[in-house]
Amino acid sequence: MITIYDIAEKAGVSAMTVSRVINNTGRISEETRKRVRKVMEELHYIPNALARSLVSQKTNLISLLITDITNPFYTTLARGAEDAAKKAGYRLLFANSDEDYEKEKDYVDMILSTRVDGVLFAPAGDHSHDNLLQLQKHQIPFVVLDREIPGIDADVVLGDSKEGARNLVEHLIAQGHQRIALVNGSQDVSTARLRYIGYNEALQLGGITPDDSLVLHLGYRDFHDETALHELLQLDDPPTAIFAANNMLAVGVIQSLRQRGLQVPRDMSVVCFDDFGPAGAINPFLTVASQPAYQFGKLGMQLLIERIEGAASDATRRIMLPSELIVRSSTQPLS
Amino acid sequence: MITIYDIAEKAGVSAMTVSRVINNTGRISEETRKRVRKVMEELHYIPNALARSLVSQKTNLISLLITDITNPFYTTLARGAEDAAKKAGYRLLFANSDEDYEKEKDYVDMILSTRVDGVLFAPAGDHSHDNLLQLQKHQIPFVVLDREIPGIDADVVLGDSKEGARNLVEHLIAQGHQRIALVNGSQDVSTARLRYIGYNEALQLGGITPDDSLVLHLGYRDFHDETALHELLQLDDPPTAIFAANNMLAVGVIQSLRQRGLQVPRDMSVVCFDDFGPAGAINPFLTVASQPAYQFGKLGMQLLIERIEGAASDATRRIMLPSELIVRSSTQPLS
DNA sequence: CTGTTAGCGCATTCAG
DNA sequence: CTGAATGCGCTAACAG
Repeated sequence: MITIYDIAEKAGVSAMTVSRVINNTGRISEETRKRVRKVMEELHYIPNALARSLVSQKTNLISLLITDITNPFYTTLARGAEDAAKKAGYRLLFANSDEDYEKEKDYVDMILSTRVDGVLFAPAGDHSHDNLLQLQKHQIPFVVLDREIPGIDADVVLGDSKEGARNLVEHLIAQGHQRIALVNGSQDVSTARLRYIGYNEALQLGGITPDDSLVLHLGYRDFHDETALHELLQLDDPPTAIFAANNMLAVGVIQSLRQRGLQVPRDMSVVCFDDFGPAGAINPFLTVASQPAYQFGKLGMQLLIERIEGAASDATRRIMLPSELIVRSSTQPLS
Repeated sequence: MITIYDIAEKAGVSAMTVSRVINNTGRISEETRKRVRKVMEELHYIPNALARSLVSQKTNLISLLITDITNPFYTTLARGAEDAAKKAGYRLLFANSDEDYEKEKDYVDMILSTRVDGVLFAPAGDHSHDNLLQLQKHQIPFVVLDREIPGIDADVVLGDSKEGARNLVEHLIAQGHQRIALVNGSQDVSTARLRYIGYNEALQLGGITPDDSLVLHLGYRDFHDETALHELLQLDDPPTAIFAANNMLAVGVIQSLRQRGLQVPRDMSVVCFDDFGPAGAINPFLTVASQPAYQFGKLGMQLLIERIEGAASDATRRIMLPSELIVRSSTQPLS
């Protein structure tokens, strides 16, 4: 491995001079600067970021922790985060918690030992509290994405889950649906709680009495257990429409319905939170509340970098991004 | 920041002893081991991976370079890579080249200075040659994914593009289509060349004379210019079916057709390479040649880790993964 | 079983 | 404008 000492020797200067040339710091005569540069190229010198970080106490690394890299919402978010990071000279250390607190904890430990400059943290849920606290204890700046964690005061970028849910359910009500089921994420997650509230609000505004036998509390990726859906369909007064609290649940619901020989929207109307990325465009089908995922990542990263670089005031910031109702063809008026 | 010296002092031992406790190396009396452990916990000590890497010359970091994080094929691949990496104790440094050689080069420079242990490299295309060479020159182990680069001898995990393409086109021919267009990626990319070959082979096997006016050479993400499609449709003898060389192109094609008031499959049959991840399941629509994306990532990572850890022989390995024809409803027999 | 010395590659002092 | 000494946090090699 080529070091600054190799360069220094061959260029007939001290290592310090080489360091200064690399960092464009201090005053160096144009002549030696050129000579040093030339030697660096000849020897294909590449600065060792490790050594540099060890002394500067700065890695230019930011950890992006998300819960599901398979979900288009998070990949689009990751894209926004990466673009913003690259622009500011940071690289992304990637981690995928799988909605699993233990895995999340493992990654937090790794993050801590890696000495990243900050963390963009999409938490698995309320229990992420301890993991976030761990970061705080070690003074690692972070920004929370998508899900608010009770008891954690930090910069946060959120979607308006309540309103998005309301819009979706109101759309169903406007089509005449009265028996509307909610297939929800875990109550351990703020967005799931808010979508539940929005759902109830819309019902009440529509003069419909909420019926908790129509509400399933699963997890955002847990549509394996189809018996839950089975029970819904076996009710005396079964739903005519289903609101899935995110895109993955909608996939599960629709597949299950299909296995039972039921078609969307003919036999059941379905809407959901979050769109499907590029795939959503090819066969406009599901009516969704689409969130600006790219902005989640981009804005979150900007907030984080401001924190890291000390450009932010002490007060934490809370950004709430609206969702957009995109009406397609997965619902049908009740005749 | 807490260091081993803080621990050493408080535990009344030398720093070296602490280091040995951390690494479970050398012989330490159970008693001191416990004492040291206790102090570490009290002080919330976390080893500094930077310092450790600087001396061990090992970062336990692997860079994953892909061309499009928005494409479900690559996110699923990333998932496979991440799972395999985590299992072996490596973390992922993430990079997205956007099919852009310059961006790719930027990231290679970053990769080099970060001293990652290896790179999982999904190249933008043939011109990635120089970037790969750069890695070779600096002795960074890497595995090439998805696209073969002429002149680069390395472990590689590929899909069978030729056969996949042939299957798709044969499917169309079986339905009576004779005028079959190919909307292809750049000829700079091995998979695009092979899909073109497979397409031609299927035509010839079907007794159809290839007609290059039916072939569009774009880029895998470049379906902005719809005039190209316009020309196809204006031909004296226009196509009745389109083979899009990847999923993103299929999205563009279908959107363009729709803007022109043409429906799939009624007015035009469409098939493509690569599926759409979870979204592909919700409304089975596009007939595709689906590749085992997760396996690409997982196997690639395994090969890479073997290389890094010296468990691989010198000979480079070449893994070819088959694709699966999934017939859905985006094609229709020619009446 | 434990400690001392030296050095990984670089940048921050402080002197010239 | 340039250089020498020192240390970032840790571990390999050698001593004891």
